Amino acid sequence: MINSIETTDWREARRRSAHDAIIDAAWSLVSEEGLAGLTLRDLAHRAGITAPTVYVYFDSKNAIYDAMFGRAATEFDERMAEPFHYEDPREVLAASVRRFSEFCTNSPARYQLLFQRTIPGFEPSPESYAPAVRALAGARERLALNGITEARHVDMWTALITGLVDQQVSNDPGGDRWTRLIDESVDMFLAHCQSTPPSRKPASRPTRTRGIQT
Amino acid sequence: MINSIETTDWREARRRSAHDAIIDAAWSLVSEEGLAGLTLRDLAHRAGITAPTVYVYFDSKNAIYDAMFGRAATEFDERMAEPFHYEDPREVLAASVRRFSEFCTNSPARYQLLFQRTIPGFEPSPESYAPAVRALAGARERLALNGITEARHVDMWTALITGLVDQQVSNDPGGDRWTRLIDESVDMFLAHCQSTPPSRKPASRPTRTRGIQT
DNA sequence: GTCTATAGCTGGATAGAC
DNA sequence: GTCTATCCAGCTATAGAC
Repeated sequence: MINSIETTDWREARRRSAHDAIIDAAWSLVSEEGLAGLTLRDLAHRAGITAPTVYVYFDSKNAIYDAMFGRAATEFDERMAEPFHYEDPREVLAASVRRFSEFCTNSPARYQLLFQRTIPGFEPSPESYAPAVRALAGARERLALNGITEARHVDMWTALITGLVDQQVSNDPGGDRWTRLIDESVDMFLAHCQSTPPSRKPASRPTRTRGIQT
Repeated sequence: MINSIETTDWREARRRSAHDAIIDAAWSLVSEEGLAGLTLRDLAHRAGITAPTVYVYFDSKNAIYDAMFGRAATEFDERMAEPFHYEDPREVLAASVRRFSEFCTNSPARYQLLFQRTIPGFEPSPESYAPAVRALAGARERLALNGITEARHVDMWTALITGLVDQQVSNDPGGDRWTRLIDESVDMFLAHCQSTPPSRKPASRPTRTRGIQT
């Protein structure tokens, strides 16, 4: 069995590329038809294969959603981890929100899958979710650099930012009706937190969350 | 044709009650199975009839969603229009948010239908939507009583409040992780608006919105 | 690995007897 | 108005030839 390892790698690479090509086709399709409009027939057709062949690479439709989620979460992590070219922590924080908002508005379907969980029976696997956790850690870091560490302030931040982005994506896609309020909202939030004396209250109990927290 | 008017009214009343009974069953069902889990067969079974009979009262499944939306919007309007027993406009505003949050957390399915628009082909008719418009006017009034009239501040308010409620409903149903932040958030918002000099910028252009604005 | 063919199911909606 | 029976479309998923 000469070159067994290389052969295995080769096959693995081919398999991966076919795998990726199907996910490419899936994203291409949902960006046109919406997340709920994904069917295996259409997906296979766009990928240049037939529906049963999809099952060679994925066990189920949810496995496809999971792979889509994984790619989106990786994109999210990578985008948010790119350096911010500011010195001022406040500028960095505001820029991160603008970047987050841009990421979401760029692809409503991706936003829907990552942050809204509207697919009935689907929950992402821990592996697919992992990159999102890393991205969340970055957000907490940027808050901490602005002196925000209390759990209740982090929760307020989450609500404020997701509220802005959700209104933007849902009610003015392609516009800037809410994104242009980002800087003012960040100022409001920081002014409030800095004027509030740190409490000694116990930290917020952890609760199960749906979607990626920001 | 003696008593023709009474007879017509009688039939109309019977028809309406059957109509309402089906919507009762529909809400009962979606509160258990989720909004997407509504099927005509299940609905008919719960209402004690068969699926074809549903079509005597509704033209299509979306017509059922529309009637459900209409009832929910009326409930929303009536609840928010109840008097607030406070003098201070700030207290009234905060109470309205608590009431709004309570209304949403009381029935996640209702929240989903009214404010999230997750049903693929469904958009509410103007008639069903009308009560929601009235409720929105009340919200604007309560903001105006606090000196908030600028369009950008109203948009910030919308984002802030829907963000809090959405996080609560989505990530801590039954708890108070975000609702307990309402008063602090209202304070933050009012302090910000009152410290901001009124601008002379043109009002935000109207854009098509999805879901009910608050 | 890829195909054709099809199973098996569930959904909305309709026809027509009563 | 209500039923039984059925249509028709769409979906995921599998069987088996090549």
